Amino acid sequence: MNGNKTHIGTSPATGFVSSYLLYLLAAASEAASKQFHLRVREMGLRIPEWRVMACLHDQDGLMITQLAHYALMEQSRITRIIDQMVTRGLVVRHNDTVDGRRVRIYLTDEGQALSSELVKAAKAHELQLLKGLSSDDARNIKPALQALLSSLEDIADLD
Amino acid sequence: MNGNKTHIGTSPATGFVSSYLLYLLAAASEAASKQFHLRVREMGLRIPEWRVMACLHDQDGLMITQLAHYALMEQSRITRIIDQMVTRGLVVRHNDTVDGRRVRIYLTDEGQALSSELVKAAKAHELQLLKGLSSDDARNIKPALQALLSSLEDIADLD
DNA sequence: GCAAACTATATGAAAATACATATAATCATA
DNA sequence: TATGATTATATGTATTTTCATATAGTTTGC
Repeated sequence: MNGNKTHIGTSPATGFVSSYLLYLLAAASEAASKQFHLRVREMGLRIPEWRVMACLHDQDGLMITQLAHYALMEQSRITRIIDQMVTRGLVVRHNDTVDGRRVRIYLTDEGQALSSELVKAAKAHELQLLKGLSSDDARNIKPALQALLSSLEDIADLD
Repeated sequence: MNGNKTHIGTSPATGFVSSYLLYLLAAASEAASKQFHLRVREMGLRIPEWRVMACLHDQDGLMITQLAHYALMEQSRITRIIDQMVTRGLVVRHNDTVDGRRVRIYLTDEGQALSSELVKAAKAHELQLLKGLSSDDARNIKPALQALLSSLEDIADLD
């Protein structure tokens, strides 16, 4: 109601940072996730747990290493997150039958239910985000991000 | 040379996650930053320190709270990062003359030198990233991210 | 079938981060 | 000008995250 509260813009209006690609990516990622992440926490999950759930929703029975890769986290961190999720009854560990080193993670019934619900909410939220953009921007943003990602994967494959 | 090493894609090829906007944003942000962040650490800085330096490069003398906002970090974290940067001689704290609660942060000469060098490197790296994209994607990506950001700021202003 | 190299996961310990709250300065106003 | 509300920063503490490395299973080459 009042305009008193000093409004601090997202970044200094002018200067390097505010139009720096890596800043825009980080800021957009954070800002866009903010509302949905609130929702995730309301459902009693932490963000890393939600990421694991989303991956398992797509493909149940992933290995620790694969989860680390897909969920953009370090292996030892995934191991501990899985520990907690097992305790909470969201997932179970099973040893791979052919390679005893591998541990495959499966959603429990409760985990399935929760992940389905959250994925549904995530899709709805994504639509909301895209509706806030011009049709041009809405059309362009994902392809641009995917192009950036794939150009970087190419580089990573050069080893 | 060999194709033996199992190639793990960035995310399950199919399914929800791999084309989910929030995933693409987080993954693109992480992947795009990766190389440059290596460089930052080679220069002896941690990533949060670099972010602070970049903000101060744009606008020296920012307050703790402003730094937290611009550098996408929590206030108490900024306070401790500044502690370390002061110890390292990269910045100094000065009390604001008109409002004694405020603490303004200024780059030292060493901090200025380092931030200039890193900003130059960041700009060069950004050009490299954009060169890896089609001209369409390169042209579209920043406006799309900025549009997303500003659409979200509008929402945040509704309180 | 054994040793060495490799891969997958787990774990110990240090460091970073978040969350709640303390401290201190300013502001509004009666 | 005292009081309560507000703002800016700092700090205590618990939790999370990282980093290095341990453990255990597998593969390769002899």
